[in-house]
Amino acid sequence: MKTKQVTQLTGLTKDTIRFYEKEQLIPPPSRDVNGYRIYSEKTVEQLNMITMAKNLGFTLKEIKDLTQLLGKNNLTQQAMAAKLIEKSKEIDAKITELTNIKALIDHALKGMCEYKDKLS
Amino acid sequence: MKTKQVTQLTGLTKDTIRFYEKEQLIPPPSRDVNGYRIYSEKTVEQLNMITMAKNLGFTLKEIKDLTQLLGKNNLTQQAMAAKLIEKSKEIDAKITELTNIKALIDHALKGMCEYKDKLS
DNA sequence: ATAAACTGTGGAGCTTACTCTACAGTCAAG
DNA sequence: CTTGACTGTAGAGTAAGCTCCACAGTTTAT
Repeated sequence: MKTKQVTQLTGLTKDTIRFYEKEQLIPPPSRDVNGYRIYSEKTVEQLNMITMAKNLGFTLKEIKDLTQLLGKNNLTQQAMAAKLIEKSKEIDAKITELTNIKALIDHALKGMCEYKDKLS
Repeated sequence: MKTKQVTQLTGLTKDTIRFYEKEQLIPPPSRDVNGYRIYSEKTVEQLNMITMAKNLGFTLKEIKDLTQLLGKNNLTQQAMAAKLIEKSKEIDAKITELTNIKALIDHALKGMCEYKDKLS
């Protein structure tokens, strides 16, 4: 598929997609005879993962490193395992912190009379 | 306490702390007779919360809005409840996404022989 | 009493992550 | 066959979030 459709499927602008290509967060797409970029559905999935990870506070560099780790086997198994374990722990820590912040918010809500009516 | 001690307790630089003051993420501290800033322990806690929230992908603006919501009662109860519920749901979504990413990583780890030995 | 450390201000500069501009080729519809 | 939507490239500009600099007053230790 071409750029336009990818922008519609991902909510990203063409500039952002091109930027991610330049920064090697996604593989360079194949090209049509006219030079137009042709994207695979896999790339669309990758772009959506990038968006998710960004919302969770990962930088583009971290995302790049992590996806390369998950996708390739050019590291020793030990090195890769170590990095993945590190990331896994980071994520656990984030989940814990989010849970704490949510508790704060929910506590504030509990103190308000409308609480029980609005919480879905 | 003075700036130096706050930098040690929070891991933030004096510049960052001053920046947060300028951006009104923390209240302007009281001043000593010589003009030096005197911070309360509450502000130190606030700074640590800011750091946490930043790690979780919240922007400074979102953090500012959220802390003002939690700290003040200048909104109608309904408006405040609505915003807090919205934030609470956003956080739930983040937790879900983090859990998904962690599952990916842990799955990759499970496929590796060293997995059982290294996972704490 | 003087050097070293700390604090203040204002403003410039930097990095990340886009976002936009300018200009040109391509393609589909009327 | 031309008009408008789409695509391409290169490079400049922008916003957020710091980070650093220059210069000046204060305080502490020796």
